[in-house]
Amino acid sequence: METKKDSTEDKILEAAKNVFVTKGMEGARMQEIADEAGINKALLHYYFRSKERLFEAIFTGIINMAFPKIMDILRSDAGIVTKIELVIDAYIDLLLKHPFIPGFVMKELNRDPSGLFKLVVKFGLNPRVVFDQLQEAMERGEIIRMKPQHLAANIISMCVFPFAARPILSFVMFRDDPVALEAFYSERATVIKQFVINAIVIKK
Amino acid sequence: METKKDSTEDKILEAAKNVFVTKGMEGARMQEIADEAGINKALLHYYFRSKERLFEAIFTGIINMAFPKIMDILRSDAGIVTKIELVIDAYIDLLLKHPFIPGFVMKELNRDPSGLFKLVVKFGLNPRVVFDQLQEAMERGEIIRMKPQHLAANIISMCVFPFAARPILSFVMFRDDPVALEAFYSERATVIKQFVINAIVIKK
DNA sequence: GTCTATATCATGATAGAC
DNA sequence: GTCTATCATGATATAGAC
Repeated sequence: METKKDSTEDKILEAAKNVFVTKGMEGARMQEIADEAGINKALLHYYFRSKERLFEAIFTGIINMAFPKIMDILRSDAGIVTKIELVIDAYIDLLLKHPFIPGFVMKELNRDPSGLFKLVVKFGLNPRVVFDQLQEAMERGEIIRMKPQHLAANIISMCVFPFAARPILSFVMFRDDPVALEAFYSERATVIKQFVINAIVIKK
Repeated sequence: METKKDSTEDKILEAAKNVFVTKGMEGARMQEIADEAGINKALLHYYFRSKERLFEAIFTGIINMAFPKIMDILRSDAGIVTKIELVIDAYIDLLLKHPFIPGFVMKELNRDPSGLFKLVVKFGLNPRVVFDQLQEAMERGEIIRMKPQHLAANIISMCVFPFAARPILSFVMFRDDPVALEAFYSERATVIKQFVINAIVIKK
């Protein structure tokens, strides 16, 4: 069946995503969402009972986009270094396509962390799996010893933070030169992989 | 002169900081600030003409706390590796004392980046100075070659992000165990310094 | 300087016609 | 399903007494 992609509901979801993502839950206005969708406020409440519910639809949709692919890599049977490289590639690839995600997710999780609980159980996300894999690689002498939490934090930080802090980066480092900024982001995956490997891989 | 530290103005500033920092500009309510300061709303407008002005007072106060110390280190005549270590120490030290800063600053800069411009010129902040120092150390063969922007981004990311994403870290990595979380933060400076040195220092 | 009371306005939400 | 008109609430901000 040919999905009618510009049904009213889809237009609302698209508009809501844009507004929520740039303004956040508190800053977003139902009027603005309605305008951007080309309809009126009443229809928003007809499709989604409240602003809260509309927001939840957008938020979980965005999270759904980010988690599963990473999980697949972690569950594969590649070597630890390859896994790390694949995770970095997947992360940066996602962020290049949706650079707004980090700022949005962090803002909303700081506002109301309770939503995180539901998502973690929903995805059966258990970081123990990650930490154990890192620990074993350390004990095999493949990578240097450190608390797995620190290693994970280092990698995720280098991937995510430059996107979350985009305005600062853009202005302070690149004086708002968009070409230089995009070049920088496109180089991130390569740079981070090299940086991490230099830092942790034990040469035979 | 003995400064009267609990003058009404100081009580307002203290209360406003708490509320703005946890709720953000959009989420903060003047009523809540008044309650926390033990006064009424009208007095807020008497001392600071509007919510906007009160916010600006808090925001610039917080930024003032962060920038100068880092600048001093960068202008010193220590070696590049020592400078990097000192910057990491200073950053983590500041963040341990004021862990709310990153989330707050990032949230508000994403909301309205224009304020950043004034601050950058006010502090005469020129990142070129940092990048040149790194570049020269690379050419002397002290550290590996990479774009200075990437190296700076890596270091800042590892310092700041774990604080900005505190709720995620706390729940996903440490299942809300506050002892483990605090231990993690207190180890960050040491871990990051070692990680960066492994990644970039060229052994003679 | 500090208070109470009120003006003014914007927002999320609903009622009801078509 | 979609619209116009309206409500109810809660916010910033101000007036004016003390």
